[in-house]
Amino acid sequence: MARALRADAVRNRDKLLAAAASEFAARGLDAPLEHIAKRAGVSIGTLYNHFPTRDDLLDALLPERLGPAMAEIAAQALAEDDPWRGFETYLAGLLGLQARDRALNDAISQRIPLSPEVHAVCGQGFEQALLIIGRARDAGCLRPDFEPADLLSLTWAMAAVIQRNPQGWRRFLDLYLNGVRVGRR
Amino acid sequence: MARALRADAVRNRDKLLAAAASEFAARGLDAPLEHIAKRAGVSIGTLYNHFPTRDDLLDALLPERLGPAMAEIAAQALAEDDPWRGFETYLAGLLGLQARDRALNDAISQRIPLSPEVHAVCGQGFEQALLIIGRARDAGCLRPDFEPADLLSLTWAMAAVIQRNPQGWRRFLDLYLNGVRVGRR
DNA sequence: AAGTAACCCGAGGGCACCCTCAACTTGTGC
DNA sequence: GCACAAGTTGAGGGTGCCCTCGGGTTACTT
Repeated sequence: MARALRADAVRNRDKLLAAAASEFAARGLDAPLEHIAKRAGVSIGTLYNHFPTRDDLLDALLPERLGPAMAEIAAQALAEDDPWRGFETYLAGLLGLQARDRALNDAISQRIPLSPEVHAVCGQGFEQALLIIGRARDAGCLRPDFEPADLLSLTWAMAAVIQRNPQGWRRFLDLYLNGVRVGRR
Repeated sequence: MARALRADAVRNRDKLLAAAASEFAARGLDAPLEHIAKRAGVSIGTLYNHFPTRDDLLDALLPERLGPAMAEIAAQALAEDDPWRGFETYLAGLLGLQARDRALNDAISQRIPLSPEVHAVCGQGFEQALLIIGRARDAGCLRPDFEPADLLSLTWAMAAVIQRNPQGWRRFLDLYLNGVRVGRR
């Protein structure tokens, strides 16, 4: 077990995490590390002391933001009685997450190579999506050929739309859902 | 009127344009100019001699590739008797263009700020799209609320899909078209 | 064949970002 | 309060890309 951090080190670590969160949210997961250090009021060397690689920083930030958020969305979707509404809810939630903050957008749409840790968290979210997709498909309200890969494409596509028109994804999702639904035009 | 170029200058200009075309096609419109000079077998200074800015290079390249291609696609689409098939044909053609080469993908989806020249060419293509959209809408086979802006979003979305899965756009387009169509499920 | 304008070259300065390390400062345990 | 480990610092070297400019080369003219 690692020795406890010194008091000032804890402070700096926290400041770095806070700065990184807002910088990533604003500029994306490839935001310059030097900006983060500056925003934290700390030298670049200190940043590298605490987080030797960019992935270390991401690992400290993303899982605890992504995991609960995705779980919550899946839970909401599964709480819907109607499988189709559940599916709708899931997508609106996921894409809403992407739209809310550029860091999540980059992570969910994998715009950037992710560390195993973050990848694992995304994988868990994906597992839950399988349930929701399966339920809607089995109920006959989602195209039987709808595959998880389609969901992946959708996150890529929406990541791009969101970047140029942060509100535009809702309209796009409406059209897409309409194409993916069975019956009840 | 500018004086005629010297023979070696013409040769170099041509080599530069050829190199730029393949480099842009492979790496996108923000490919390093130094790579282009190297590929052309010419010094970076010579590149800047002929094309003082990146836009000058793009202006010499894109309009003559983009203009005819987009016109051709629109013509094909309008040649279809069935307005819906025309609309389908148009989108398949446009997105196929994006998928064919990264330079066109970047230009059509405007991943990068474009010069007025290139922008004008894209605008012309857009005009033709209006006809095809209007025809399909008036015939009642395209959602009446489908707007040109939806087409723009689609090019953004597809640009992203194409970058990660060059074939994936066809599947995505199928789903999308299904959502945008009226009647005939 | 010589003179000249046109053209080519590439070293180099600027910038943004990456990352390291040796010298300094500060918290902590005795 | 002292000593030392723990932590901080920022200058600086590396890389990749941008763009310029002064000196060398080459095609055209006569």
